[in-house]
Amino acid sequence: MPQLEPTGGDDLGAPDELIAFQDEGEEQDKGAGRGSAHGDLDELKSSLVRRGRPPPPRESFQKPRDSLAEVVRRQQDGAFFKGPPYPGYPFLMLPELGSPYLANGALSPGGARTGVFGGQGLRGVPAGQCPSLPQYLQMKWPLLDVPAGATLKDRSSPSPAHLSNKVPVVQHAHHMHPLTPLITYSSEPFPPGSPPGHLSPDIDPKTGERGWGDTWGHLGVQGQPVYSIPAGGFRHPYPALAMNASMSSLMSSRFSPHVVPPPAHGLHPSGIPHPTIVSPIVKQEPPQPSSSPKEEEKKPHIKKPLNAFMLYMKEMRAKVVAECTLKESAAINQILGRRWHSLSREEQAKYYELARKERQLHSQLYPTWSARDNYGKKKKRKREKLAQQQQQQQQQGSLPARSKKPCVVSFLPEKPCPSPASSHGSMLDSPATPSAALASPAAPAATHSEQAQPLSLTTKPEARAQLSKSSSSSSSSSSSLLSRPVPFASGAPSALLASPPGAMPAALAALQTQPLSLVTKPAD
DNA sequence: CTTCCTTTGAAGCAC
DNA sequence: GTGCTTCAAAGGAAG
Repeated sequence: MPQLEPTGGDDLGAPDELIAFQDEGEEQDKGAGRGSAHGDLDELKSSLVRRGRPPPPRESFQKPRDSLAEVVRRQQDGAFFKGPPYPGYPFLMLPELGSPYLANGALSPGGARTGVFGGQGLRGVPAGQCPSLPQYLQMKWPLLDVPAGATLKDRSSPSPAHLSNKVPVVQHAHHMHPLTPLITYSSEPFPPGSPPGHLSPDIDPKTGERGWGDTWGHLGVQGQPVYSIPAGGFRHPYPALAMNASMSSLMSSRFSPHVVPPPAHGLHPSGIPHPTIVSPIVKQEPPQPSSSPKEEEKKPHIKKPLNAFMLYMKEMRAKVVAECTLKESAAINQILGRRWHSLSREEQAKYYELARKERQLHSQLYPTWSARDNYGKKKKRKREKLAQQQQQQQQQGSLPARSKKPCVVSFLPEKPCPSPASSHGSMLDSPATPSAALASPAAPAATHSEQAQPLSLTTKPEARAQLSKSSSSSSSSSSSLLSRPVPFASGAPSALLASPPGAMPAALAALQTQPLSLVTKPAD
């Protein structure tokens, strides 16, 4: 497998990820991943219908969050906010961007939506807060803004569409990557070693050297994006989201005082706010009713930095959601997974780079943190129990039945993937070389195999793990057997049909018992 | 209320 | 080194 990634050494992605990269010569539609998802969505929606869950009415997206919208509107009208309280303050700190790492619920403008650790936050957001379709446009605007009525808390919304129609949106500096608005971390609580807010952000209180400023400097203050999020700002994991100075003129008059904690102390000379700038403001917030001494003593849950795909999902999810009424994350993720594979190498590289920076910054902020720390934070699944059941059933000569939900059978698309994947004729026609075919994204390949094989079966992770064992997959991830961009694998499903086993067509039911046969490779 | 689903990738752990 | 597991986001569904 040729290593297509030339940026030596940087963990831009796992080597096997490169398999998915588009062949250089295969021009991807720039709309890859951004194009219409109608093909996928139609399939998924129809599958959902078959599952007996009609998609929510479109009107749900149009329901405004009245109070918030009103606040924002009034702010924009100057009722609440007359100009930048801190001239030149170039950052947008979205308080409710809820840090997965620190998840400081106190920042939430809405109060106690999430409590101290607001992490999983969106669950409380009613469907009506979903922006309407026009709000999700091309994400070429890294500028974040306070949208009228929509998305102060819509952390997932990827698009500058968040930018209110009322608010002029200025495209970021031309050569700034759309995925690279500056972002900073909150410091509440800030890890040891981080300079307190009263200190110069440039000086590390411990070493006397440039502290975070140096960090930011080397990360990107000097022309290189410091810390990036996808354009338009999917909710950033860190509580404070800063935008670089190029946005300041736009942001300055649009910030809500609730949204933008005024820097009690100066800005970093670079224009990047020290994370602790947020802290005093945060401390001035009304005490969270949920914050008990116990919770305060709790060690903050520092979440894992998002990987490239997660970043991509956060950026694109809202767009997919907006393109149809489909909101079920599982289905959306399937679409996004397929889109991900259909992205060009360059487009994926954006996210790998973004993820790399995220990890880098995360490691700098939390040098002692380890992913291990979060092990067990989520409820441990009863995999052992399931595995035992599977083994028992396997011994009985059949695949394990889903313990809880019906099997998810993925129909391969009757039509190619929308947008980027739909322009993959070259793959089907004549891949220049086998390696070129291997280098192609999975979606085209999947489409290829889809045409040859009408059905694929998506099994539960446990089952996939079993498949992985028996198939000697080169992937390091057990979950990737069927979904990895192995060009000849069945690829990501385009439609999801989860039927009760009893309602499943006999052919599908039969397929369930033949999992490996569904992941096939063409004869060499 | 909790867990699952579903995706990919990173990291940790066991062997 | 390999392979498996867990977690990261998301929100509806199911238990």
